[in-house]
Amino acid sequence: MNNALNRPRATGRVTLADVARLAGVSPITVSRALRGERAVDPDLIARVLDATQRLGYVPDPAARALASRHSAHVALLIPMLSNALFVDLLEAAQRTLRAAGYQTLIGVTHYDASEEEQLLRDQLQHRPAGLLVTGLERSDSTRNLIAQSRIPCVHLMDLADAPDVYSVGFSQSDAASEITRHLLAGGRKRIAFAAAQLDPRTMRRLEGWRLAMQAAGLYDARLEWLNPAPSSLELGGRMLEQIIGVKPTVDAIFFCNDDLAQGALMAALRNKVAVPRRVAIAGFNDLTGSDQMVPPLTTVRTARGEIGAAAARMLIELMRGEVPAQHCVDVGYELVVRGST
Amino acid sequence: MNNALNRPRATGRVTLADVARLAGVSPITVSRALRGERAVDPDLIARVLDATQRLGYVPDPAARALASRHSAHVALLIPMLSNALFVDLLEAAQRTLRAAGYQTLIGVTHYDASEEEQLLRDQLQHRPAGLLVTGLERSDSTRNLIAQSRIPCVHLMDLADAPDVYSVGFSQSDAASEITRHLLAGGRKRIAFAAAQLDPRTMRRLEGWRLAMQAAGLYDARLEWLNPAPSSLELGGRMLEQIIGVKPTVDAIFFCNDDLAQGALMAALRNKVAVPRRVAIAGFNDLTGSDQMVPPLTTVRTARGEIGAAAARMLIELMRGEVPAQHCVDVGYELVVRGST
DNA sequence: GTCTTTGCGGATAGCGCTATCCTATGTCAT
DNA sequence: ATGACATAGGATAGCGCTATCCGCAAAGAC
Repeated sequence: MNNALNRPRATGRVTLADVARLAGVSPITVSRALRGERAVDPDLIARVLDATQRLGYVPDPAARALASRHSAHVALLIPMLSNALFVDLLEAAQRTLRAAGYQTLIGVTHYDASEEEQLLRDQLQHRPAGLLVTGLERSDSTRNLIAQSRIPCVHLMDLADAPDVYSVGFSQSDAASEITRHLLAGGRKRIAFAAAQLDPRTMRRLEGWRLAMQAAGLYDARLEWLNPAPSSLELGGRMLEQIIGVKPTVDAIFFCNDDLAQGALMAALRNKVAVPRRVAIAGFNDLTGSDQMVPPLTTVRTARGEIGAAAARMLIELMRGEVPAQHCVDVGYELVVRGST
Repeated sequence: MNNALNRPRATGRVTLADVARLAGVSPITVSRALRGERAVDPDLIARVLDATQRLGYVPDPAARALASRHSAHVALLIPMLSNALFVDLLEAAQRTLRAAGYQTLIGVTHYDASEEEQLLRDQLQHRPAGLLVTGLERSDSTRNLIAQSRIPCVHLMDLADAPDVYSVGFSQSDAASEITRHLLAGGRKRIAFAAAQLDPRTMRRLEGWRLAMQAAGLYDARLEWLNPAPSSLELGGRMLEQIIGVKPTVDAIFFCNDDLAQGALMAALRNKVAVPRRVAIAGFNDLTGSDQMVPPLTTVRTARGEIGAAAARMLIELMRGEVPAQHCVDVGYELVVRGST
């Protein structure tokens, strides 16, 4: 039981008061000058900045948080780190936030609503200045936590229609419809939809596939292959084998993500299933390696870096008390046609 | 310029004083009871815990940090998030730290010494209770920052020999030697070493390959293919094409990581290069998908999750002022022989 | 029986900032 | 002139905790 007691005192810290003394002004003026809060005489600002520089003063985030009741933290909740999609999201958001002076607190929910809530509770203790959360669906209690915290929040990946909800993403459904139409345009008739994880975005892609198939008069519920297990290359391979085993007439498979599709392509190679001649394969997200597959994978490129960056920018505006130009930013998507279709 | 001013006051926060009042003790006793600091009468502890529960009291990390001069943050520096290796490290470390009440601050250095230093400076502002850094090599100024901060620090991935340096990892060199010997045992003579990024761990793998080749009397500097560009599947493919184009007698390639090796396998498929008959391919790390390749990739499985968890556990001990059983934890590695060799 | 020593609860005084109120100066309209 | 009103610097009072010193009681030393 000698936790912090035996650690050395942090000594010689330069404080606001030191800067104020050197600049010949009061501490509160230094505080205001450094934060750009209220109007401060340009001469005084210059003196403060000079003193800050000379002393190597660095503000203490803990003291700031305690006094202002808001830290410079931003809490970010994402479902998985094993999915490169979210890693890209994270990296872009973190880079943008850091440039604006915010520290990111990362929480990985593992697609679990109660884990999400617990993570959020932990993060809210730190009184973050802003929240970035993935998707729109969550438990009522988590939603309440967010609302009651009165902390600015931006939703990633999906587009919200409510005017008081900020979001940056794209239409999962439209993107799925478009790649399905691409398969239809290639003359495919029995296009299976294969999905794992079955998170909300996957289900919205399913919806997009359904709409396109129904519009073509080719919808058949038996073409839906939904597996709640986590996505993996290996599962994609198994699903391919299962689908063409059970339904040999299937002439195309739209996998809800590139992990599954890449695994399917590898399984096709192993099983000597000709792609795209025998069956066309399409994925979603254009992850690393999809362009290196044999054959290269047709997929939908999603601007996840842009989503992370744009959401961070929007959040920064909100944290500054500004009103963003739009509540809902659609970054779009891009069909990438390669050899697998 | 109306940053925090127009945001609502955080109201109705339950404080230590509230708990103290309800429990009928002084605030400092509550503080000690909750932290397990000093000896407190068991009856009082029970009353404090009860009051805490009833009021839903949650300590304020900012106030704690300000008063104690140590936050519950742990700074984690890793080179890249696009490499699944570090993502696994991060996730395991974060999980372990979170369970012990610590929040992780993540910094991505992009293998850049000055970026690492800047990230560390930013993170040190938050007065983290501990540091987790990747590898042992870094700039002198960064090393000084760490030393002068007097904050406990554990090094990931590599093994340190100095007794005052804490580290968790494995011998990159030994692992590389072992997989090279596996290739030699398969009758391969002209085994190329192909690497990208050229970070310190890569160079240590090069060393391991050299030692094994020299021991076999087969070392030839022209078998070293070092490319400073970042690793990618695509680069691995290009390197394969280059190596067998320039040196047709090469009968095996040991890639410094699985990304390159996977790319090489895909390129071999495209170019109809028979693996392993014409050329054996080996990788390093056993990343996702390596077992799904055609043929499956021989590689070295590294216990990165265990490294993250063990390092976090060691750091937790250090942060508590305890002395870990060992300074240097070797988690080992495992040769995984698959079809590509 | 006096003099340490130890155990444990509390009072006090900050940690390093910022919110808030106050005051001294202009600046303008009437 | 003379208020009404904005502008900008400063004094004051915390934010919610913990480090540190105090003091009292019980235990041990000789």
